[in-house]
Order: sequence, then structure tokens, then C-alpha cells
Amino acid sequence: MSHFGRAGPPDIRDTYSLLVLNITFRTTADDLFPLFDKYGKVVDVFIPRDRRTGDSRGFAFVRYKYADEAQKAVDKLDGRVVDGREIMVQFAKYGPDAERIHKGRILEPVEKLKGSSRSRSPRPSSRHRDDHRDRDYRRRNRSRSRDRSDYERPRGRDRDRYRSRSRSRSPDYRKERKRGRYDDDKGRSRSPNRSVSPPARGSASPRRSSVSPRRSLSPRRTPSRSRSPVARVEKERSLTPKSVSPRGRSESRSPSPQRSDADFFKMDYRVYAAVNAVDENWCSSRLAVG
DNA sequence: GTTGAGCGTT
Repeated sequence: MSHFGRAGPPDIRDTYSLLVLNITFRTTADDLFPLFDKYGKVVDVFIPRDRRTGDSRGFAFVRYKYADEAQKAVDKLDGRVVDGREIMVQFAKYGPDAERIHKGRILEPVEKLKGSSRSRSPRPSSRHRDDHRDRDYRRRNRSRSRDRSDYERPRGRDRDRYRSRSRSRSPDYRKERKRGRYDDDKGRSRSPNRSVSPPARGSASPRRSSVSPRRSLSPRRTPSRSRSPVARVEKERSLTPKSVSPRGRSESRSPSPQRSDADFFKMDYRVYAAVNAVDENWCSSRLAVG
């Protein structure tokens, strides 16, 4: 049983797929199998790999034969530290044929699709089976930083264009990847212009279907990949009330009473205004004292 | 030897 994922999906008709996220890039299906097989009959373990490098992409799919066993594996293994990383185990939602999976279970194909190929045809209204749609908006950011650097960034006038949409890559960029049939559907389903952003999406958090109520997973979001300098400035402005904290001001005040007006003219006006404003208290207190 | 917020192979 060491050839998981080598020969395609064996028999996925009545299996229940779990998505295992955050595994180490060196973790293999053979590593995961004994771990998951303790909780039930695992019929398949598949770790998608990068097509260029052949490396793991950091997640895996474990298919169970029975739903209760899969659920037990979710309960027991979600949050477990495997090979130094805290894995996340949850029911797969999208599946190789996205519509045919529900609650981890790969549903029987509704009908033999004509052409016997796996529905490359566009699905007109994809996944509105339940009200969890909003999670899907976050979905296509699978590429890692290395992937992004593999492709040369547009230069010259295209650089502005590229930078302006640094949040979501252009369709051309995604097309370059040639990920396959699913990306075609998904890329089309989320409209090309990124101004989708539904205004009233409810207050529910779109991510992480909260299989386990506890949120012990540290949100290690990297602030260094903030979208744009403007956004960063906005964020800093919104959450820097401490830069005006009285203690910090007293630290940086340093009145230097020998300052003359000629010195002020040499200063930039903004600096002048700032210093003046800062020194207001000092001046008033000084006048009050003397 | 590295990466990391993410849903799938013949």
C-alpha cells in the first residue's frame, strides 16, 4: 500500500475525502497513511505535487471508506503536529469533480457525461448547493511565492498594470500555469474583474469551515505581503494611535529652547508645524510658570 | 538545504 496517488483515483464512488492542510513539504502519503489508518479504513492518500518541481504542495487528500471514520479522523487529527507542523484536517469540499463532492463524500455522478470525459464542459451554475458560497471567493490563491517568482514580471508600462492588481493575478497569468480543467471553470466562475466583493456577505467569517470550534491555529499571516503601499499606509494610519501617545511625545519633544526663528525658516514647513504643535504645551506651561 | 493559508492524480 505504498503507491498511493500513483495510478489515479482507485474507486472514489463511496469514499469520503478529507483535506489535510499544512503538511510539511516532505511529508509523503506513506507518512500519512499509518496516521490516518488508525481511525478507519483509508482507501487512498493523495498528495498533489507541483508539476514543475515535483514537490508536495503542502496538502493531501485522504479518502476514507466510511463517513464516521472520516469524521473521527477529523476530530482526532485536526491540529495534530505532524513532522513539526500542525496539520489541519477537514472534509474536502471541492473534489476532483467539484460538484460531485459534498461533505467529503464524493457523490455518484449524476449521469454518464457524454464524451465520457470528466466534464470539461462549462458548468453554468456551479456550486450554489448550499449557502457556503462565500468561502469560494478566497480560493484561487494557491500559488506560492516561489511560483510567482518563476514567471518574469511584466516590465515597463505593464508593471503598473501588474502592480495595480497585485492582489489577484491576471487571467493571462493564470492561463500560463495550465493547471487543468478545474481552473478553467473556477477561473471563469469568479469574474475577471476583481470588483466582485459582495457588499453584504454576512458577518460570518468566510474561511475555515470551522469543523472544530476551537481556533488553536495561530494565524500566522505575514504582514510583509500587504497588498500595496497605499493599503499599508491606510492600515498603519488606522492603527497607530500609539504614535501620539503622551509618553512617546515627551520622549521626542526635546524642547531645545535655544532655537531661533532663523532656524525655523530653514526647516520644512511641515516639520515646523509639527514641532510648533508639539511645543505648544511646552510654551504654555513655560509661560504659566514664568 | 529552502517555501506555506492552501482543494486532487491516470
